[in-house]
Amino acid sequence: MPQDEPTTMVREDRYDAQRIESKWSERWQEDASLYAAEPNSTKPKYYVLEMLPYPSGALHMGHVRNYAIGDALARFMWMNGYNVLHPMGWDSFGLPAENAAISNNTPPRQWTLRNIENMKAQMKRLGFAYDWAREVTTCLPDYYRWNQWFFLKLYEKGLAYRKKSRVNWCPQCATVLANEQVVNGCCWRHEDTLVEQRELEQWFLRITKYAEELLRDLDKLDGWPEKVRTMQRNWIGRSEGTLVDFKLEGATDSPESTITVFTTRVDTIYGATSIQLAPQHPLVARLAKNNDALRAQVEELIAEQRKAKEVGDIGAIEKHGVNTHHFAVNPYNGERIPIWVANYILMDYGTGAIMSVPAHDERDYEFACKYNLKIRTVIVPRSVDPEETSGEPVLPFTTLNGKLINSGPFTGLRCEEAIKKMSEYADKNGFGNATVTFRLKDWGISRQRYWGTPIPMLYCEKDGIVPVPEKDLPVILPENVDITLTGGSPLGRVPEFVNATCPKCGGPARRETDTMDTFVDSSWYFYRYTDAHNDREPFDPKTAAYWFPIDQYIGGVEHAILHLIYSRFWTKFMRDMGLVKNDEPIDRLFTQGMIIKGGAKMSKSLGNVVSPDEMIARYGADSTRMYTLFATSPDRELDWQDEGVEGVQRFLGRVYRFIARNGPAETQLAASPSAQRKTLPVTSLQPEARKIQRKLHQTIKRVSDDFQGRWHFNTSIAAIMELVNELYAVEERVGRAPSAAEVIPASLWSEVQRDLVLLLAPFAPHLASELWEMLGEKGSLLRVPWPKYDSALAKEDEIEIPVQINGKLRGLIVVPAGSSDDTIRERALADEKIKAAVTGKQVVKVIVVPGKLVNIVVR
RNA sequence: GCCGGGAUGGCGGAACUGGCAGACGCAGCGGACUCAAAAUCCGCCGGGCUUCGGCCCUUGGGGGUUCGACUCCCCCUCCCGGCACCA
Repeated sequence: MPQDEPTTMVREDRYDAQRIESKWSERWQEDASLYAAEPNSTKPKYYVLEMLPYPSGALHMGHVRNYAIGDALARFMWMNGYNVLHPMGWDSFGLPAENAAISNNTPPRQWTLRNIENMKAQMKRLGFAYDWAREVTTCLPDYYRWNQWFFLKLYEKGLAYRKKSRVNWCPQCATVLANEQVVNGCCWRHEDTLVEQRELEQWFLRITKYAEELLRDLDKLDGWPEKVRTMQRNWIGRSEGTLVDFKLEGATDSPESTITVFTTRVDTIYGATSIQLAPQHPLVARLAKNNDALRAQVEELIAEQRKAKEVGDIGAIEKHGVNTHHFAVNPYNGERIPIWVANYILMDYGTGAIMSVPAHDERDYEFACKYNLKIRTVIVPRSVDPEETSGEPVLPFTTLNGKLINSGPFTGLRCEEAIKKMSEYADKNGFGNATVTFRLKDWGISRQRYWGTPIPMLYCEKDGIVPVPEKDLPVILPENVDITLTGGSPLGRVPEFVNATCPKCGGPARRETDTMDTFVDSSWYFYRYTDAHNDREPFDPKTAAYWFPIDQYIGGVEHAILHLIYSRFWTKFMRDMGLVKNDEPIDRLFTQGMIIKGGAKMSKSLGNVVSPDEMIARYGADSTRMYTLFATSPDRELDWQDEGVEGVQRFLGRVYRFIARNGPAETQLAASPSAQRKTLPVTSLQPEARKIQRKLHQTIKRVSDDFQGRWHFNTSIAAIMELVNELYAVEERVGRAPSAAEVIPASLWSEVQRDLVLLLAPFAPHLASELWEMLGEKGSLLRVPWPKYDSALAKEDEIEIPVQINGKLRGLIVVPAGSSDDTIRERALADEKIKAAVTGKQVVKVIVVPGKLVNIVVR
């Protein structure tokens, strides 16, 4: 019908992303084996992983960026013949589900599973190539039972223990909060409510047992960003020093009358003029027992510290202290020095007590000046004659390059030497020893929350703490639990859950009602992907040994410490129990940059949130994900611009139209597939054809190099755009495919179109698949080998060489590629423009940079 | 305060090992097609001067090394991220 013709034409000419993407989306759902990792493969393995999301309800652009990077890499590796493992899962326990339960009256499980369905559909709509058969959902019993199993193993090994400790408490929620749920000293759900400290009995994992190894092995992780390694080093906070016991003057000789201080500079101890205790130090309470005034003052110091923590700037508060009017004895020289309590001493670092050496520590100096405490110099630069010192403190306050003065038998020693000798002396005389302290603390995993893994422990009146026997796992998290913000753990109000039988004596026992921190779930989930349906063990050690370590892990830098340090700890523990062979879980780590818009992080309150669904509806999934890779390199912050997505869509349209009008007909004309792959020799090609061939091979090289090197996909995509621009230009000059056959051989047309589609496949998989089909090909693009470049074909025949005079560009000469330096020099000097510019001047020197540039130095 | 990262046209960004600064894209301007618009295709596009040959300036600021510096060295300013009274 005549009236049908125009519509048909329009459809063929238009890049209809929605049509193409829904078509391929459907086809990919039908074939589950498409992205499946092979169990017994002779190919080299490659495990690429993106951090699993929390199922909050919908993907945000940061997710899209994260997954677009991983997906491009996974597809590239598939095309390069690797056995790729590329799974996805859900970090699905956690507080938001409980919040939703309270505000919408929806059970956490239902809310979470619904969110997962929605987000999974979004991922499929975006075309990410995940092996869904290995999906891990941490809130389901088939996963969390292994959390419980691991907990029992940790308990057996003494790595899980229970102790009383100070924890964050939100009075509004009436529950404990994790450190990460405290924002500026306030509850994350009640931004005006200050978090309190409470003493509670909690379960801890002994991560500090591995502190030394966690620190040391960071040196091996050279595939990790230096930034992340530094952050972990600081977090672990190893510090070498000395413990020294000071005796309380006039007290009986008992442990209670001993004040142990930690110092990294025992060499300065002859300069100690006071002892400073943290306000929470146990001795303080005893000294203040019959002293109401002192007790009140100490309370004030504690309040000051708390306030500083709330402000988040502990260094900014003024130093403030109280004299206890008690004295301690310096074991090195018998000197009695006053004991103070000060707000700048932290109870949770070192021993909560220090010796104050004002002459050699900036903080002690500030404090001593304020309260008129004695200042005694005991370290001077090595060049100083002790007789000539003024006794004034030497700046900077502490210097390891100095030597000791006024230090009894140690006078004259160099600082490093003194530290060693004085530590040995303390050890020998029983009042101290060299030691190492860490900032890293054991990991408190108890949460007074419902939506988490139940801790598999029982409390029996007769037998005390009793672990749930392995055969009774999983301890199932009950449903239909009344979730409220008052009255402690919601599980405590479920009698069927709480009341149990002691497996030892058969008597009544009470179940632990706290649940595990969700970081437990994410500490080992990536092992589960290797064997996701195993119901006898968390995973098969042999299978894990094949896939591990993860070759490439990709995620946000916000996990640099918590998740990544817990995961490293978990792997070391599993190695020690014989479950895995690797010391570290992750070989290479990549942290992508944040997405911002209009100079600020996307947030609801700023109203600058860009929704992936909206972008997909407007521009398609291919354009949306490709834009996240094109806008900037993946490690940098990305400033979102909708117009940029439109630009990518425009480009994909150009590719579509080029192949639509040159491709299908041409493929029919061309010879067999194998003949198409045969690269034409340079000599048989006309210049226009040679131009295309050269540009093609240069592009393949640039894209391949970016994948194998620095991951600057923005330049890879720019290179593909250049290729397409070149194709358009050539087409403009010589015409379309069939009619241009005399200039551009059919096989070259075919080669360039095939390779163009393959280059696009990791970035825009839907369109690439459609074009592949339009070229008459069948089967998944992932099974097609990545195009190879030929450096001989990529080479330029002629090169332009800029000619400078005194470093300023003054001309351009064109020479055959590979010309000798002498030829280039002659040609440069013979150039008319250059001759004119040089006339009347003396040529001092001619520098020829081979193949690059000529610089003529004149006077 | 300490440790990272960064600053390049109107905008996002290229320039990988010291060698033509501004690739690629966006926005803008002009042209073609159209009755018109959209879409598409082609061209121009850092600033200033110009006798239209060119010339000068320009990669946050100042100095240096070099035949030559966005790139290396020293000093300074601002922005982002992390840590922060760690004894």
